[in-house]
Amino acid sequence: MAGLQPVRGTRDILPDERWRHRFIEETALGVAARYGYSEIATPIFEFSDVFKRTLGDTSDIVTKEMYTFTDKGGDEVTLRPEGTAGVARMLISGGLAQDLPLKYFYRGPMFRYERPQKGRFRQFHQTGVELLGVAEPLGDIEVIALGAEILEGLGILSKSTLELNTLGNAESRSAYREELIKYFNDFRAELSEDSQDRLERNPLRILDSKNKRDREIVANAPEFADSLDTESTEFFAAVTEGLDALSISYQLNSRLVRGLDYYCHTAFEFTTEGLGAQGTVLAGGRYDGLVEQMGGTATAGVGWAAGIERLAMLAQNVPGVERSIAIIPVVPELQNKAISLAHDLRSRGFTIELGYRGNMSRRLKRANKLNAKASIILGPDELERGAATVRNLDTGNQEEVSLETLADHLKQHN
RNA sequence: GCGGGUGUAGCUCAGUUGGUUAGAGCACUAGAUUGUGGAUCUAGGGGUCGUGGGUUCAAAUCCCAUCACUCGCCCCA
Repeated sequence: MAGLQPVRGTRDILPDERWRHRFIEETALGVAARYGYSEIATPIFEFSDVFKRTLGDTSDIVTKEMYTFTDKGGDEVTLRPEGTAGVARMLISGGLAQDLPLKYFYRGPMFRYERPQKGRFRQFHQTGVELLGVAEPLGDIEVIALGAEILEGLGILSKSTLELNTLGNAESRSAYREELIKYFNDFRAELSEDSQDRLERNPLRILDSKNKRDREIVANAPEFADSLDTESTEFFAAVTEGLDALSISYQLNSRLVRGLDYYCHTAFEFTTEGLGAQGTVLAGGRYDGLVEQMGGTATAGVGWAAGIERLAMLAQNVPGVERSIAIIPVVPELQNKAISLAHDLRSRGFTIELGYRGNMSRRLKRANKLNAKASIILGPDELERGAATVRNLDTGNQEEVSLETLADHLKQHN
């Protein structure tokens, strides 16, 4: 392990894993496309202000997890720790607000300076969707349904729980905040150090503390529902009714909160047991205040992000890679015959492997290791008859096939 | 950033109270098989025992530090 090693928290993604990732991305993209979402890509780094302004000065992501540096031109830039901020920035800088509503899908690497752990890396990959310009509960419902359908496609939905909560509108939230501060102040000394800190910065976050004593105190804390005004209550009711109509089951969790100010109304997380401490697999919510906070005109937004590495650890039904057909020249003189046959078959859509060296035995051995489904044995004898031997590597059966009908034969038999 | 566990071959691991040239299985390479793979047999390559320092006549083994991985806290996807 000495010498060269990847930077802590980063990893090489080898073919098997990349294949899984790709399946996940393609599944997500496919479902999103059917909902009318289009793929976009924003830069992997932005001016640091983009994240500082959107994520807030109080969040851990901004205060201690960002990869920030000054570039050669003296600009302070940051490797993106999440996807939504960049999309909001794009909406503003690209003048896209005229075309609302907009439906975007994205995927790509994110960076956070955290302590690596199971399902947690410093460079990791997310896929996500953002629905911009839809203030109606229908947007929340659509986005959740979209997420659920992707998880279903990956065979994960049945192993996960949709947790759902509302953070209400701004008025309700600040009213609740007051209630919480009032309540927790009486227990200030008993709260964990972290939660005492949270009481100043972000009292909502105390609600999802894992500290035992905190939890006891939280158990009797005021309920958000009691602070919600009529608008907020009705909005949430519409969301849950929509989910009911779609038979998407969920669990109300009044302790599910979001740290950031611009979040409002619906907050949701699909969680699972299979990932240790990192149980959240797809999470999001409504962020109507975000674009305005960044300096654009007020724009409703709702979306989610999912961790690809986490999905990859859980995905059940990843298909196998396509199996190839190996072309094996029996004698060196037939090398060129082999490469032109390979070229021809590849152009017809077949996946062809050419052993690069060795006698027939070696090449068959290699074909077997590559999990090829068949081999085409090109020998002088058959070639005189304008044919080649096709050997099925699963059954060991082989037959002579004329070169003219070779492609058809392969199509039929594989 | 804080706590616990673990680092011996590409992988999974063994290595007895410190004691000669550090082992196995799998994998890899070659041969048995100059037109037939998966099985078997034979041979071979591959290790500064994570790294650095210390104790000792002698360290994979004991001590310290450090790095990495891992499980929690935290944070979240």
